[in-house]
Amino acid sequence: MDQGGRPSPPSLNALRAFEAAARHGGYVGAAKELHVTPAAIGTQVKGLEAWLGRPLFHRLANGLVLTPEGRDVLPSLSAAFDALNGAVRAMRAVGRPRSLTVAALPCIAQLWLAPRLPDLQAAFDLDVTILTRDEQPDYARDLVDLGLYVGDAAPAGCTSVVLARDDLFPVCTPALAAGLRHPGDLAGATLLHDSVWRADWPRWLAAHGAGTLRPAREAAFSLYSVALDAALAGSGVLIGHRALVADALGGGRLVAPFGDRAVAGPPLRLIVPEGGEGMRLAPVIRWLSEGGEPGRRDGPPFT
Amino acid sequence: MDQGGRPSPPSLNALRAFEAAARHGGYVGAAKELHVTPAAIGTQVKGLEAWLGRPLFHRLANGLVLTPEGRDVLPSLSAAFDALNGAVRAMRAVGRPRSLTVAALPCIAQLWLAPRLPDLQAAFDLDVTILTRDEQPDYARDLVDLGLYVGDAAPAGCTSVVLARDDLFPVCTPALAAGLRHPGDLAGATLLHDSVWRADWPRWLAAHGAGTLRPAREAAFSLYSVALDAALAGSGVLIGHRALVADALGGGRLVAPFGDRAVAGPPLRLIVPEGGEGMRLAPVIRWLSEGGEPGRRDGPPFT
DNA sequence: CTCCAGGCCAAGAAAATCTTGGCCTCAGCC
DNA sequence: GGCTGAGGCCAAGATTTTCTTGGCCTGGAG
Repeated sequence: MDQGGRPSPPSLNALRAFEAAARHGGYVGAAKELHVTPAAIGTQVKGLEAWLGRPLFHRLANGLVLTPEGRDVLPSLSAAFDALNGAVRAMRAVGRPRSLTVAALPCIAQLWLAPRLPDLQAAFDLDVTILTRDEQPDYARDLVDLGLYVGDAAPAGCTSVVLARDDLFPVCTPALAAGLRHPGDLAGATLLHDSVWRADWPRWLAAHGAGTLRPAREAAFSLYSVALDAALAGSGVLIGHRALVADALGGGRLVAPFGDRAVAGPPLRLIVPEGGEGMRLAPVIRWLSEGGEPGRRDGPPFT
Repeated sequence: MDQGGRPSPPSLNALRAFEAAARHGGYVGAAKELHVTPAAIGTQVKGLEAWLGRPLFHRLANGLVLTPEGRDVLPSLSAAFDALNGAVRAMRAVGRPRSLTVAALPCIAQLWLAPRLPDLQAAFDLDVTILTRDEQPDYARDLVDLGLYVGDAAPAGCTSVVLARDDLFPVCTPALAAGLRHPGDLAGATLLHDSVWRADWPRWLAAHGAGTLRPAREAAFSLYSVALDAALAGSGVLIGHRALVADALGGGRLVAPFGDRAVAGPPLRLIVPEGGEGMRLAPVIRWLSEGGEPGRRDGPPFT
């Protein structure tokens, strides 16, 4: 007969933390998703378990496993948070009808998207937000409209459009190129590459009969655009991604010393979350997939 | 090209505050629902509007009206929170499979439910939580399994079972009853009533030809059970609710001086939220609707 | 055998949230 | 016309929730 003792519901944040932890199978993944530390997730989950009166996870040495109770509860909880996410997404679309958020690899953002940005904004009157992230976002949960990544397939729950092949081939200044006739000549050169793409050079060399070549020097850059700057400055030979060095090649500032001897890499893809606002964004997607040329509008982009 | 500037989603609490405010058409109602002050709701809504970049409510002098944006957004948001609520409810059921939470008018809790509670708990091995509240809870949102209120109908979204008629008729100690032959004799008595049911006496008097009667004295009690105690002590004549004075009548401690001259009031109803755990609770509901006699089990109450 | 990933905990810091109390505006009503 | 009450707004400060830090513990992999 407790007068005021209402059974207060658990905090929404605790529910969200548990849901994320269960989905990721651990606190670390959940923490990353929610942009907090694993300990914070742990605290929240513990609080929820206290509210419930029984554990939701079995704590094993190497991670977490849902208890039967947790397994029973998870689906409806996940569905609810998906619905909530959808509502928030719709809300943002209502609030900023002319905004577009694109997630992309830093180098793609800088070297492929940035040059096209003015035309894109002009063509559609958009406020574009660019998120540069090394990993693809979770399109179902993050407030991201489109992704721009290289890969052989779209992540689950997304469709994709191939925007450009992304062949690999060496590029350098014309001056350096003069001394490069055969792949073997690279042994005397400085090879430039992006540190997250350290496999690029070995792949190309192996494909062109120089798998055992040990270059005179190497230089790794954590940002591809810095590596590109180095190549432009004549510091060495960069393993070029076609989509990213096209500009420099077109202007003649860089050349491909070995011509069309390329190896194919995963293409540059425009990632489109399914079930999202595909409708609203269709003209933008078309524009991008047609190469980003301005002034190609069939009608008003938004209705 | 903002590196870390992710478009952080709005806080879950802000979303909930807005949803409640929109549903109630004002901060006051929402504040009551969420057990905070209206100012807190206002702050949250303002924060959400700031995140959105546009207002969700038109502020009128006498209240709030949703803007078109707000109206667009509300349905999906409400649906999401309904889903979340359902998940929480399911969670609690998983965590405490033998618990039952009943909301009831204080007087009903005390005078009708409390006497039956031991048998109920014994019959079903339940942990019963009783919430005494003057107003019916929001069954869709509060963590309440059943309600016990008088009324002519179940609230929206609920079904109900009539547990007992709730006729009104005067009751008093046998000693006092000796002086009461006709309704008119009440003019010389002290009339007892519950302050939230101040209409009871006038209704009965009007129905029995004493509409203009002005009693010698009146006494109002904020708790019906206290009024009942007063009647038991011989302080006056209580306007009795059949469901609540049955015990005292049965024991002979009170009598009905005018016999079966009663007026019908809204019956006592057991409120059962739809779509909830009707299944799980079916045996309990049957037991209660059969008058709360113990030992009438067809099978295990929970599966 | 050592290292590492991943979880746990406690203490303190930071942030979100709530309350208070005063102000303003309007509608309804003397 | 002036009063009154409902309902919203705001700022300041208190409170509660949530997060981080840093150290500890465990079991599996190299």
